[in-house]
Amino acid sequence: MSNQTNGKRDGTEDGIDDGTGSTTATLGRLEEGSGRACCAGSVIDDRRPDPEAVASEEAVFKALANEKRLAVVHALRDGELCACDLEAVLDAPQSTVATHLRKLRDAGIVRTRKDGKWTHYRIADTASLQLIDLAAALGGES
Amino acid sequence: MSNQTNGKRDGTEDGIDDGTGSTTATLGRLEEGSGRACCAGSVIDDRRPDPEAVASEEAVFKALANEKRLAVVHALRDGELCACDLEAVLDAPQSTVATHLRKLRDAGIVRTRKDGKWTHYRIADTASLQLIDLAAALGGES
DNA sequence: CATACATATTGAGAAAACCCGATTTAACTT
DNA sequence: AAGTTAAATCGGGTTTTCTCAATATGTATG
Repeated sequence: MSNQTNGKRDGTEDGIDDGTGSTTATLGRLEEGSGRACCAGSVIDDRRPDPEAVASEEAVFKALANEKRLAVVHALRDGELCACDLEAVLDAPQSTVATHLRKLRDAGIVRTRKDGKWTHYRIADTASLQLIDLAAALGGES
Repeated sequence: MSNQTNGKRDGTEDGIDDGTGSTTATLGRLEEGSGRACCAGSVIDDRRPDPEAVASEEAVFKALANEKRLAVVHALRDGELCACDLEAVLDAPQSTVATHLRKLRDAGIVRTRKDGKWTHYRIADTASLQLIDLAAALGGES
């Protein structure tokens, strides 16, 4: 399901050879001397992404690229929980849990509410739940 | 924008104290002796997520939790590119690029097409692009 | 104010991820 | 077959992240 805008050309598809190699390359460009080359073009400059955008995406992905932190987000799906509850969910020492929670907070994934001596955590934005759902869909199809 | 299903109660919102701590906790449960407790309940078991689901999500997030690999995915947004093109995009040594590409491939984010002596990479599923867009939205609001 | 409890922070050892030169594999060219 | 080019893999040193005991902070309660 879901094919790309990539106009697929000749060549083998992930290792399966269909022996019809003949069309002129569009993405690759021809060269002077012998044979052709696929690259060495300056198409590249256009394709180089905005570093700032990449950095901010990277921060989000890093925050979620961890078993324990993902478990936290899952646990918070249907409502907030206090730190000690999350400690039980993760079954890890207090300092470990606190560290993960801080990372999620720093990344803007969760928000806190202080109630007396304890702290409740909740999902900051439903978008992070969508994000996880998408990842699950992507992960469970390979 | 976008509030959760979390019924917010008394307490302070992310550090701003409004000194009205008095209502009975709903998520927390009362205890025998002195004072109340928020946790120590077995609500926890229900909240513990499926380890397999978490693992597969983690794999996807790990694959994208890297500047270079994100740059690759961005570069492939509007069509496939060969490995040497991506080498130019990333401006990194060949072996480094090849390693990143393998990780993306292992994670099912990209697919390859072999054309003679060179290899073209493309996005495997548009869902990964949506994923990145969502991450960008999440990252750019904190 | 001493004590108990919940959470946060720190620091250091262990593990994982990253980087990249060197080598290997594979496919084309002559 | 020898030479060339593209790409993948290997080996290791470097950097980052993870983990968690110890300690600190902050808040209630006797």
